[in-house]
Amino acid sequence: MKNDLSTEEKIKDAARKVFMTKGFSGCTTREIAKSVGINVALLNYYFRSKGKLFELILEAALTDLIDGMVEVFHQDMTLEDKTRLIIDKEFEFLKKYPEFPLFIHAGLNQESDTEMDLSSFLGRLHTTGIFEQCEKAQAAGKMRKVNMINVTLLFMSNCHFPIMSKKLISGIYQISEEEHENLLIAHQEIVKEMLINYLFPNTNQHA
Amino acid sequence: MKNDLSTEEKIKDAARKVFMTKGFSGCTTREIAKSVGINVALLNYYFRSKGKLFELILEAALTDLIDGMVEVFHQDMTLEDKTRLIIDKEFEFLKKYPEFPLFIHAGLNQESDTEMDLSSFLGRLHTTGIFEQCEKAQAAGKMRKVNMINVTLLFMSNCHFPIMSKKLISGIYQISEEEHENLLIAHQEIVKEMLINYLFPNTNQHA
DNA sequence: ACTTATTTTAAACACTTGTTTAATTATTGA
DNA sequence: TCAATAATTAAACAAGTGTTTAAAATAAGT
Repeated sequence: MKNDLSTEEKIKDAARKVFMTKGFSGCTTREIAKSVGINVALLNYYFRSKGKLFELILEAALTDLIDGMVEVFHQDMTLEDKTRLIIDKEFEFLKKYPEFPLFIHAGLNQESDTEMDLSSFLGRLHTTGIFEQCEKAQAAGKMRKVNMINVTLLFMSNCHFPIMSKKLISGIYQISEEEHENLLIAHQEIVKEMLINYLFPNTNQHA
Repeated sequence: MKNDLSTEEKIKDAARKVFMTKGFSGCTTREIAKSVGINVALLNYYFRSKGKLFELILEAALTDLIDGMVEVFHQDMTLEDKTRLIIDKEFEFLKKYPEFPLFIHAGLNQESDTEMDLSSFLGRLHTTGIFEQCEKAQAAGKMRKVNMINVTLLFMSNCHFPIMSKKLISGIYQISEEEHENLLIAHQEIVKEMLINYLFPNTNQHA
């Protein structure tokens, strides 16, 4: 257990890629091992089982998800600017890793046994002071009085779903890969304006 | 091949239930057969293979999805009323079948080989005249000029995602089943007001 | 009744699955 | 250098997979 992370990290990278695109039960340990160029046994030498490896990947993905929010929330900005920034960052990130949202949700639904603990994330969000900032804005009448969980839901719905619904949308409307990309670019602006208009109704004059 | 649909239909019902909760590769043909009380061979006697059965279920689910929209679009109502109605109907339906959205998206992503044809649905939507109604409203300045695909995305994002993200949201915010239900009830109204305010900005005085 | 067709089953097949065991190769530490 | 530890592999294991075959039970047709 020296710092020869090379192989261990390579396995995690490959596992992430395979798990994201195919899901837990949609792939095999041999498939992951092969894509690293190693034996199946070695995979179980580093991580104890397929399930344990999956949990690791899923947990890392969830951490990344929260990290992105925390980073923005922690900055010194108005809520409107934070809104814009977080939507832009989320779209940018998700365009790079389109399988991410579906992986997380399917992953959380898959493991009925292990019931991953997500409680730690709430604390991290609290430390950013975002909740207080919203409370203040709401008290001052600058922000619509909406439960913070609903706010979270609004953001995630409008950022994550457009990415994960690519096959459905482009299938129904018969549009090409390129057209879908343009669709997302337009949608990003729509979402920004809609959410800002809704959450901060006072300052709704858009030049 | 008489009209003794009993067994065939029972298999489809069971398959739908199992596929929805566990996904294609997350379940076995024996599991489905067992839940019907029949042999595995009989399942392949009616449907040729696991994959063929899955396609059937997925296609039926997609048809249901479009059917719901078509039914509302076809009615004689203002766009605002259609908006309200479709959101209410969608939330009502999805609360009954919470696995539905995740199943569809995961299902569409699973089968890279068969590439299900979704083109027929566009025609069905066109026959409702909803696109013309929107065009007219947009020309009259009553509706915001937004591409119809973006409109679709807005609706689906804000209806489907809140349901499919149950585990993630209630995990992060540490809320109970009951609290999550109340969250959804509140969210339904939020989504209605937000979308109407955004799409029909003129009539945004809410009593 | 009895022949034919349909529905259902038990058993087997060939293959894949996650995991383990024991042996081999590389790396380290003194 | 050489023993001890770590990394890696080939092979096997037992269980589970989708699918098929051939036989049995049931229903239908005449």
